[in-house]
Amino acid sequence: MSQDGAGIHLETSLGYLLKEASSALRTAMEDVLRPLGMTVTRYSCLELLAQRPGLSNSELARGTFVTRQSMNVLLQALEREGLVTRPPEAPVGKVLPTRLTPTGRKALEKATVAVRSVELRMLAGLTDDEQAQALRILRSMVRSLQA
Amino acid sequence: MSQDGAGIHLETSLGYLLKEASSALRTAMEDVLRPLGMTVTRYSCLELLAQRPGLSNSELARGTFVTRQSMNVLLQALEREGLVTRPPEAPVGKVLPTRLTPTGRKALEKATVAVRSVELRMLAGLTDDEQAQALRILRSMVRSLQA
DNA sequence: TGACTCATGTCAGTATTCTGACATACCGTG
DNA sequence: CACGGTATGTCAGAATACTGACATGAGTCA
Repeated sequence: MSQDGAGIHLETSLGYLLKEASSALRTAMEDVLRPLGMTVTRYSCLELLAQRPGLSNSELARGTFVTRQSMNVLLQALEREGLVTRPPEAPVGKVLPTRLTPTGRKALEKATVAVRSVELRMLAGLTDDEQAQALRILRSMVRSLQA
Repeated sequence: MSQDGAGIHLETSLGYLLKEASSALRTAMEDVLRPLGMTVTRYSCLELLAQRPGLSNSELARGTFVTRQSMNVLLQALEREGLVTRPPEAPVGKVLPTRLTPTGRKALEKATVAVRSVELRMLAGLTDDEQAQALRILRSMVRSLQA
């Protein structure tokens, strides 16, 4: 079972568990978003846009942890479907500020409810203190990794 | 900055932070594995195989959080390159037990060193207590999500 | 035994994301 | 002002992962 030595202990590896938790969260989100005709990436983009209107393609990409090329094709699709709008010309530089349309806001609302239910389920067994701890610890990990 | 109401607070959302941490970890792993001609998925597969020899395609898929179809093409590649072996015929049922070859073990060793350095960096700012806490909390999240 | 359910390995096609590349616009320093 | 460095939007092609589908083998139950 626990043959020590060279490998990395999967059972006690924070990295492995991080991946597992992230994967479980993504799957759970997909499950609740699918009936709404929404995907995780699209939702992430819309939610980000709702909180910070006018974000550019590159900024959205960084906020959703994909490349700006991927975000670009996503935005083109969202634009075609009328969920977001971008001005035909950049007001300044090359940056195109993106905004939600009423349709996009509508779609996001339903998705947010679904996602919130998932997040609540995820946090069900945790006290407020533990949640705060988790926040602090995860932030520390991100900081260390990016350094 | 903090326009409350409909959305999910990104700054304080454990879900978002989980994704961010997982993404940062993956990027950091890719960075150290690339010089070795290794990818994260391949490493995960080999590491799993080192700890639990004889795992089947489907079991490896579950352990690395991909579909069994994806794992299958990965295994075929690893087999072609001589890093793993599978018997031509299933000893029992359809399950093909997979094993590392000496070449595979060799490749894994270097990768493990690299990955361990990343994991150590990630945990740099955390006490042992905090690491144990994180483990406990993440496990709770996974359990709640899968329920 | 036979029927049913479930899990597995695998093929094929699709979808998504990435890497590479290019032109362009800002911004600092000399 | 000129210029190198950096960031952006976008196109194209490659890599990767996924969904759908099928045949097969194991286990269960009547």
